[in-house]
Amino acid sequence: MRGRVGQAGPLSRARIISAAMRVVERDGVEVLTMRRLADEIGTAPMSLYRHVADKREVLMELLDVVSRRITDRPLPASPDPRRRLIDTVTEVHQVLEANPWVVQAVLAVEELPPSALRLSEHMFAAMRAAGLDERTAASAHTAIWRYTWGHVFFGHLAAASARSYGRQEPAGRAEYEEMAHVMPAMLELKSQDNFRDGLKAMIDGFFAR
Amino acid sequence: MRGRVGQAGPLSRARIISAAMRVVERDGVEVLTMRRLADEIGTAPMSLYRHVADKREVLMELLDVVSRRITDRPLPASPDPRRRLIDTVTEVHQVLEANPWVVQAVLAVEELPPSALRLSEHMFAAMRAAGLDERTAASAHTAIWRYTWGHVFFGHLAAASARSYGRQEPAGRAEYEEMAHVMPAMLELKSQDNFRDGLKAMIDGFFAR
DNA sequence: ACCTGAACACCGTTCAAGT
DNA sequence: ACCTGAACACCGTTCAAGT
Repeated sequence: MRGRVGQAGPLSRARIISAAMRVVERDGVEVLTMRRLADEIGTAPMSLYRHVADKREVLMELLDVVSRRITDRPLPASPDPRRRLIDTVTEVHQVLEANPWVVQAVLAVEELPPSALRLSEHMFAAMRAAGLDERTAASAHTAIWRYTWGHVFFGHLAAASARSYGRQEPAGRAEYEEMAHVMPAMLELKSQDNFRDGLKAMIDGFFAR
Repeated sequence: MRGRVGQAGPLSRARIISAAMRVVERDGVEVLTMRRLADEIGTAPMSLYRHVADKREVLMELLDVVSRRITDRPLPASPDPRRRLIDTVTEVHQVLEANPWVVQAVLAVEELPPSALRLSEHMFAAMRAAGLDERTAASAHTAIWRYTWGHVFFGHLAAASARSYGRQEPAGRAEYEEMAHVMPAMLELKSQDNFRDGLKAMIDGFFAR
């Protein structure tokens, strides 16, 4: 009864998860503490523990919500299986990139949410339809998944080389003439384009086996 | 004087960094706290702050040590530039994989250590020698970097799909017949091989432009 | 100059109590 | 049954003091 005015009635797992999502999207995952989450709902920190086992469970549930944003709607269905694969991965990338906090969450949870299995399933179906053998499909699946997470993980860091280079004294820069040469091209790179470039290059490579 | 018996004399930045590396390699990066680090050296937590600005600086220094393990020795020098590129990236991957805690460290620091620039420089030199134009080189460089970090980041998680699949009820598994099909091949995947497969596929793709 | 204890503003979670 | 306050064992870091 000392919850926030206008909030839905009794405390529930669903209310906790949606409050957690609100906090994470508004303030970032590092601000999501059990105490802060209780504040957001207008309850005591320990009240949460009747509905969730611990903080890890909250994070896992958040990851599942994100994953379901893809899997609860129809997955890409282009008739060309290679295209279907690329479209699926691109959609995953877009959702992850829109929610960069998933990186910290996955690192903390050390697991993917159950609904992510459906994405793998869809990717494998496309690869099989495209004629990849199991060994190549398994390898491509893992490589693609890692590539995609690497993209999100490395998100802010992508400009790190450029910034780091920029911080060098002019004298120090002489050491990096190759970088000086490509720097204009690097600064023009768009994350989305770069993702598609690397993904296509990798898939081309696997399909050319 | 109440430092550990046999430890080198006065507190110094170098002693702090090497103690930090000891803690991280022995117990993991999540155990590295300023208090624990002071314990390791046999000093008071606040004594550290005369030699380092904050914890971030300690982590950055640790990343630089790891990076220098590659850059302080001669970099791969195969006459074939494509090979030189692959060898360099493979060496980076091996060092990162041997020090998986760098993932958390990079995430906390949000920057690469200065010596990492030399790796980019070497990669760009190889790509230029191989005849890639600047736009493709910039794109390939970023994609490769992200792919490599993705591999390390996704390290433990790689088996996540398999474990997650394994946890499904037999009834639930019916939903994932594609996964059932490739599961044997997935379980045989070696991380090192998978890294090279994806890397080669990606580089093939970029070089075929 | 160099080091440090006490203190502040935080964490996640246990446990015993409240209604 | 459901909720919660106090407490425990932690954090990084500031600040004022010690030698």
